[in-house]
Amino acid sequence: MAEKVTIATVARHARVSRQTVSNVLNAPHIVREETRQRVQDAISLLGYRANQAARQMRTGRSRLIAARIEPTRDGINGSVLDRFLHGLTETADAAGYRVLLYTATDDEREVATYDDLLGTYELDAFVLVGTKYGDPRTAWLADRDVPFVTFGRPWDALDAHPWVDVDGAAGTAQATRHLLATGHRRIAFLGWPVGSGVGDDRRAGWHDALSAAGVDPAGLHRETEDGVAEGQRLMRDLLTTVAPTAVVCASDSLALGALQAIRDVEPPVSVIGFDDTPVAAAIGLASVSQPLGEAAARCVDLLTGVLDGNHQTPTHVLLQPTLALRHTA
Amino acid sequence: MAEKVTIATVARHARVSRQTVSNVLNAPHIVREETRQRVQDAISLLGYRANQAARQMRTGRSRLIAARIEPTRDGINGSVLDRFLHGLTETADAAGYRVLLYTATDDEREVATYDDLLGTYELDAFVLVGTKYGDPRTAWLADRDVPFVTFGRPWDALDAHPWVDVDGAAGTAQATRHLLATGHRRIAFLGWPVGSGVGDDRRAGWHDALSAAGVDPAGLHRETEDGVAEGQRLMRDLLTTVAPTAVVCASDSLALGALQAIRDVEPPVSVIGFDDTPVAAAIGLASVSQPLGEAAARCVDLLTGVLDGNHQTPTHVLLQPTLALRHTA
DNA sequence: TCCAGAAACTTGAACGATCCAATCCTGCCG
DNA sequence: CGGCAGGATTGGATCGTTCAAGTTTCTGGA
Repeated sequence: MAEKVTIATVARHARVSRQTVSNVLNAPHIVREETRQRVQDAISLLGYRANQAARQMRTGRSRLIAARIEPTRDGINGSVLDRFLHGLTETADAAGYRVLLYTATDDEREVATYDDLLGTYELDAFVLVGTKYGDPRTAWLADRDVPFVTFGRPWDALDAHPWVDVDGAAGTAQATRHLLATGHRRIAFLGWPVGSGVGDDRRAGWHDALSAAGVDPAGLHRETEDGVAEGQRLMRDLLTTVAPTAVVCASDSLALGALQAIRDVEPPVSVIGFDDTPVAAAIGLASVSQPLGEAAARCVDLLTGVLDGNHQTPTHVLLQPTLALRHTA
Repeated sequence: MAEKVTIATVARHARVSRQTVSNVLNAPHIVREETRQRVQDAISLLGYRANQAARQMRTGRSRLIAARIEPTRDGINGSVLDRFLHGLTETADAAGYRVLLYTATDDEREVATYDDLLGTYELDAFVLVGTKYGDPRTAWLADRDVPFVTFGRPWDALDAHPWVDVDGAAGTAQATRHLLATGHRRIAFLGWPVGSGVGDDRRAGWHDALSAAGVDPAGLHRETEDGVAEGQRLMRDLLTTVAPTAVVCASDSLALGALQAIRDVEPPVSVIGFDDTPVAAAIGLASVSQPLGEAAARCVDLLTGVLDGNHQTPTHVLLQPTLALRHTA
């Protein structure tokens, strides 16, 4: 077992001082090219890797980003987080950061966890997924000047902090326009109760697209909590009242329920979901697809911008979703 | 902004030395109760938290466990990883460890990532999900005496390293027995090609349960790569050849395909999937459910056992799945 | 009362990196 | 050819903790 390779080992090997090795790593421009090369050679020869703990102790920065992993809420939409996390890990890696997971059962405990993570691990930043109106977590973090980004707009105060989001309204509008283009007129919407920012946004896209095409959206929408059973129930209701020929849904769960409700209806009713979950892909459900990898990448961009002191970087990013067309549309 | 609270601050406040504070934290039994209490009071009063970087530099242990997050392979089964990770984070947390994510596109890069993670972050252990025959990753880790646990048996050498797994054969056997008990005799099996440990195991459970009941399993099974379309194709084939009245599947993806194939068949064919993914719950598909939270917890148990030097702890854990009965069964 | 031995506590050093201030070159100009 | 500016390089101090070794305090038996 070879003994541990430290900066001193490299320095000795390249016949320079520790500081010069450190400079090669952290400020290459102040080292003469020839020396730099010699040090680099020694580094790769010895397989040297800077010890993160030692570096952190001196600089106070851990190069660690925290992300919460949730207890698979609804279930069907769980994979959204999954894919987002994967993108986050990948991009963070490229930027020299690592992703640390944490959980918390409620907001209060979550804030206590922040305190712990910051105190013991000196985390550099947080990524929050899905914030609510007047979220205590963002307030806490902002109070303490802890860098953080949310995936999801703070609907009450758009300039409160950096965020990345996907334009849900644009997604449902695109879905609606597609249905209009294929000849549908009575296009319904299955969504969430008024008051959730995300839900209202998605409904607005459908509403405006219909209006723009000269169709009156009145009476063509239903609201409920998310879930397959709920979607099925509301779709049955729609069928017996307004008899739509197509429906746009705020989630794949609702869309799945809708699909079950229309199973034997002739002529077939078109259905478009939201999130393009694996389930949608598996059963051929058309769905609005969020660019999750891209969203994760932009989160990391914003964070590194803040961490490296580039305050001129834009602090809000709104991404456009795409429509994954499958046979249900 | 109050200045940083270190072990020295606490020591001064409790009128003891740094080392005594350290002992209160790491070896409470060698400190007099009265002193211990005084130090504890100072700690909570000042809100002191041991700096992980400094501790790590001295001890060489990071209290960090690495887990890989995969790029949502098939998709439908992706949420398994999701739930496992959540459990892992929760249990690790309770044991004083944190979970760090990493990705890698192929095995070679993954091993390089190990090297990096170990070198710069001094990770304490790895959790691998799903290993293959002669996996290069486990060999690499074992060579270097890096503690690790796999979720999934090493089918070629059961004693090679600590592992946690779910008894897939028991799961399919249970599913098969349930179908037998409800009067089915021609119970088919949709599985994966011979040669994958997991797939062979799940098929064996079905095979043995049928044989034990005096039913000849010959000709009643089909093999293919995982996927909804494949499941549908093979189920159609089964229907036209052996006309089973029920089918047990090696995954929910296959089961979903089977469901589509039997949509209009009368009398209805019973279907049972595997993994109890959110999709199964959503559409009412009966499925064998893996205790993922429990599995994650046992992984952490095994790791902490190794890390804390308790070599007498069992190094293999085989958990029993349960059958989630829904209307397709 | 005294002393040995154990228990409780204290002190200095070290982990491996970066920061700071001081020193050493090197080339260039007068 | 000496001096000087400027950048390249060096050694020492430091971050917060734990280890190893030393010192003081306590306990109980003669």
